[in-house]
Amino acid sequence: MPTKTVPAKLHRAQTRTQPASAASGGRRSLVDKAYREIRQRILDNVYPSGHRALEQEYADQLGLSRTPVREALLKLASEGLVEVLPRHGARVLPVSPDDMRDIYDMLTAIEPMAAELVARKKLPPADLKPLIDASRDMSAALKNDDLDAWALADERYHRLLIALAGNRLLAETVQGLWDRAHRARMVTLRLRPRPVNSTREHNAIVDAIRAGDATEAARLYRSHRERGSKELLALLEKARISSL
Amino acid sequence: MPTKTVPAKLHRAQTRTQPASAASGGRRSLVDKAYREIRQRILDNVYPSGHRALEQEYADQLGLSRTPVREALLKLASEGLVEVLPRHGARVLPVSPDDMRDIYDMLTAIEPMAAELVARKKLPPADLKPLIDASRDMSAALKNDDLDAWALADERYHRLLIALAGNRLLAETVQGLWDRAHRARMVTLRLRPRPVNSTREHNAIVDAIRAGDATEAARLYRSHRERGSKELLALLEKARISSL
DNA sequence: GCGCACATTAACGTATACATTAACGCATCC
DNA sequence: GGATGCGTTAATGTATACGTTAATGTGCGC
Repeated sequence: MPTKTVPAKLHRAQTRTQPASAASGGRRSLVDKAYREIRQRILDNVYPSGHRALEQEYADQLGLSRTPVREALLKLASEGLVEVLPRHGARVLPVSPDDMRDIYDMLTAIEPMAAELVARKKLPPADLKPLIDASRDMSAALKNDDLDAWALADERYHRLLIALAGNRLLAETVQGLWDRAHRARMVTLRLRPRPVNSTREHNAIVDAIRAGDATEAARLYRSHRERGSKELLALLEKARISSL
Repeated sequence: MPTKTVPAKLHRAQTRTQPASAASGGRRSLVDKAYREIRQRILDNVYPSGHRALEQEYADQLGLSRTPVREALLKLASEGLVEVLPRHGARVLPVSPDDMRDIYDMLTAIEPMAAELVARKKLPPADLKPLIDASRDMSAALKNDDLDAWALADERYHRLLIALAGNRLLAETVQGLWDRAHRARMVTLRLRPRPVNSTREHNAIVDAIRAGDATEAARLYRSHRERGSKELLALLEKARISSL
């Protein structure tokens, strides 16, 4: 295969926890079903960037009427994953390098704050164990050359840390940003050198948190994020990827 | 395959900035009408914190059917202004001091980043003039003991600065946070001592931006935000306000 | 061929109809 | 008295119907 193309199936992104009745089996609303399904198809590149379809077409594909599909699309639009073009359907929003810069600027602002908040809480070490586990899984995945597993563990690490900050608003915002950047991360994952520094940086952040040094935790997280951001943007530039 | 031309209009229903179509009068959709109207009533305390009504009741009050009202309520829910309680209508979300802390932690993370981005752009001084004007209006309002005018100018200053950062995502996020905090700000406005420091701090931030000193701009904005945040939270505590 | 008025189409935005089910009252049972 | 089961009610979630209007096609004058 001479041309490098986006893998048809990017790794399955973890589905966000939805309110309430998720535990009670498959009793979710059709809006929720449509939302999850379409979101997953976007993240998995089943609906690739730029994919466009009418409300009725999405409805047909999911075996639903327009109403719940429409609500789901509006929600996805509010999260920046699709764009509703009246009379032209809804299309999966491409993510340009400029968009990625915006997203990473936001993450660079918010995630260090999360680390800072966690550090200030002086949590018992046991609460930080999942973070350390995630870091260890990243190392292990790297050793096995399993980049998908690495990406999953990386995402888990960041999600755990965000959750520990105890600010729901922050967690939701960051998750939305990660969603938007998901496809680009998955693509660059295989274009970049092996991410050997991340584990060390992650551990350093945990150490600062454990020491209760909020300023240092924030500083480390910020430089971690800035380095990642710079690398990713450089890759997109180098590969002349104008949108994903 | 001939590509269909898709009008590249961005139809994001921007809350405050209703562009261009102002000329065409009231051509907005009913969803948008419902959204704006309900949002305004919440911000103006016409629907006070905790106010609850059924979808049909909102629809009756606005003279619309349930469909556009429902979509508007879902949007407001996604912005954190209301909460949809199945079978119990939608209620205006109270904002607790904890919520305010979360909101201000987010603002403390994001707004300094905005100042940083603006400073890095090395804009021509003319572009910063509106900021300075807003600052001046704040001073004037304070001299006239017109706290409402002061609050408006303060909001204008922050909105302008956010806009100059050139990151739409950031601007929308911050605006959403300001919306959530709006009522609390309005209440504390009259409980607190006259905000005499803000103007000086605002001007210092502009100076740092003009000097292209991104780090200093961010630092100043952060301490400005932290001071404001601390004052506001202390006031809520002191007044034993458990929710707004 | 070209441009324009007008008819046609199709997708959406909105209204309405309908099915589902949580919430409530009430009678019954212990 | 209090708990429990059951029928009723009502609000929602979803489907469908309908009017509007942007987009497209058509015919005509030139």
